[in-house]
Amino acid sequence: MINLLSNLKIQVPDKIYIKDPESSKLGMRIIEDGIKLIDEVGFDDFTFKKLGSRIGSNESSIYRYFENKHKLLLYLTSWYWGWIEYQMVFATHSIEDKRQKLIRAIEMVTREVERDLTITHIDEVALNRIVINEYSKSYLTKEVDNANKEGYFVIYKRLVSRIRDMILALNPKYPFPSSLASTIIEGSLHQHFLKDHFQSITDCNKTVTPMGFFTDLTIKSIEA
Amino acid sequence: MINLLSNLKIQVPDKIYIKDPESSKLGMRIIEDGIKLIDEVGFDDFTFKKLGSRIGSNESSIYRYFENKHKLLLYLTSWYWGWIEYQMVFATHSIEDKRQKLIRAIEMVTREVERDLTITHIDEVALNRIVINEYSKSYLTKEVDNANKEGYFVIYKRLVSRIRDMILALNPKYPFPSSLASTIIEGSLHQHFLKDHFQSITDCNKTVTPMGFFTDLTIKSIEA
DNA sequence: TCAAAATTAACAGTAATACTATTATATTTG
DNA sequence: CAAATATAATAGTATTACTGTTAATTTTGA
Repeated sequence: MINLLSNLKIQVPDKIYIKDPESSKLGMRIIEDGIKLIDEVGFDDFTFKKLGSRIGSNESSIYRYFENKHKLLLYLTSWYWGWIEYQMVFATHSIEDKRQKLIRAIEMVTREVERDLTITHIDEVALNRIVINEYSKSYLTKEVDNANKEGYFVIYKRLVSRIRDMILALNPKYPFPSSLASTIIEGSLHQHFLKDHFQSITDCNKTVTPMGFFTDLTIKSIEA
Repeated sequence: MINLLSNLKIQVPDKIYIKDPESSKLGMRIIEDGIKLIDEVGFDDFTFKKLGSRIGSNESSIYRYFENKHKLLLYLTSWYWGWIEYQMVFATHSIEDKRQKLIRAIEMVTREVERDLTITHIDEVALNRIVINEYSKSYLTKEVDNANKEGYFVIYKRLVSRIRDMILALNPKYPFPSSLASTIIEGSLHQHFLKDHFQSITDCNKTVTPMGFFTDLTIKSIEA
C-alpha cells in the first residue's frame, strides 16, 4: 500500500474548491496548516484570517481557493473519507471469505488512524481528530440538501454503500444493511469522541475499542 | 401520563441559565419562540437579535436569561432529554419482563415524537427536529470538558445509563452495555436525519423506522 | 398603597467575523 | 520577454456577539 499510495491522488469533488489546493504551494500550505489550526483551535474558532497569518499569507488569497471555511471543512473531510475508502478497498479486495472481508472492512473504518508517511502535507492523525470533532458540522446545516445535490458527500456515501454491500453479501436477507453500515461509520466516530470526553456512557477505553464493539454488533446482528 | 405531567416541571441544570426562563412571561416567550426560530432558520443563523425582534423584546433582555445562544441550546436539549427520560421511566416502570421493558425503553427514545398538549409553551415536535439537527453542536466544542464538569449533560448521561442498566438486567454478561445504549440514542437521531436528507445510506423511511432497526440490533446483540 | 426593588426596553458602542473589491507586485508560461 | 496568472497588501462593509447605561415599567412587601 505504502508505495502505491505515493502515486495516487485522492480525488475530492471539484465543486468543493474554487482552485485546486493541490495545484500550488500556497494551496498545499492551506491544507497542511488548515488541518493543524482547526485541530488546535476547533472549527468554530478557526478563521481564514488566522490561517493567513499562520502561513504568512493573506486572508483574501485563501478565498481564492475556498469560498468559505465550511467548504474547506468539506474538502478536508472528503479527502479523509477518500483516504479511508482507498485503504479499506485495498485491505479487503483480496479476501474471499465474506465474513472476513466484512470484518476487515469494519476494522479499517473504525480503527485508530496512524500517520501515512507517503503523504507529507497531510497529518492524518490530526485530520482524524477533526473528523471526530467536526464532521457532523459539515452536514448539519440548513443547506444540506443543496450540498448533497452538488455532490459534496459522494465519497462518504460510497464508503457506506461499500459496507452495505459487504453486509448484504454475507446475509442477503438482513433487513437493515444501509442503516447498519451508516451506524458503524458514524457510531464509531461517536464512540471515539465519548472515549475522550464522556467515559461514563461508553465502554471504549484503552483496551475496549470501537472496532471491537462494532464488529461484535455487526456479526451478531446479521448472523443471528 | 397526560395529567401527571401537567404538574411536573422538567428540571434543567440551573447553571445553564442566568435567570430561570420558566419564572417569567418573557422567559417563557424566549423558550417558546426560541424553539420556533431555531427550527426555522437553524441554530447557526439564529441570533438573540432576531429572537428579540420576533418576541417584541430587546436583545439585551434575552442576555439576562442566557449567557449566549449556545447556553440556550443546552437548555432546550436538556429539557428535551428530561422530557424523554420522564416518558421513558413512566412507560417502563410497571413492566416486569426485562425484555419487554428494554424494548419499550428503546421505543420511547427512538420513536417519532408527538406534541404533548399538557405543555403549552413548548412545541416538542419542533424541539425534536432541533435535537436531530443541532444536538451534536452542543457538545462538539473545545469547551466540552468544562461544560461536562459543570453538569450540563447530566440528564442525557442519566438517560443513557438507564438504558445501559436495562441492557445489563437482560444480559449481565454483555460486554458493551454503555456503548450500545449511547449508540441507540445517538444513532437514532442520526437515522432520523438520514431519512430526511440521505435516503441512500439508510433503510429508514415511511415503513421502516429507526425504532425497528435499533430494537432488532439490540435484541440480537445481547441475546446472541 | 406607596416606595423600593427588580425587570425590561431602548439605545449606544465595541471587537471580531466573514466576507468583497481594488491595486500593486511577483511568478509562471508560451 | 510579454502576457497571463497568482499572490500580497490594503481598505472597506454588514453582521455578529456581545457589554454597558439609562429610563421606563412592573412587582413586591411593609
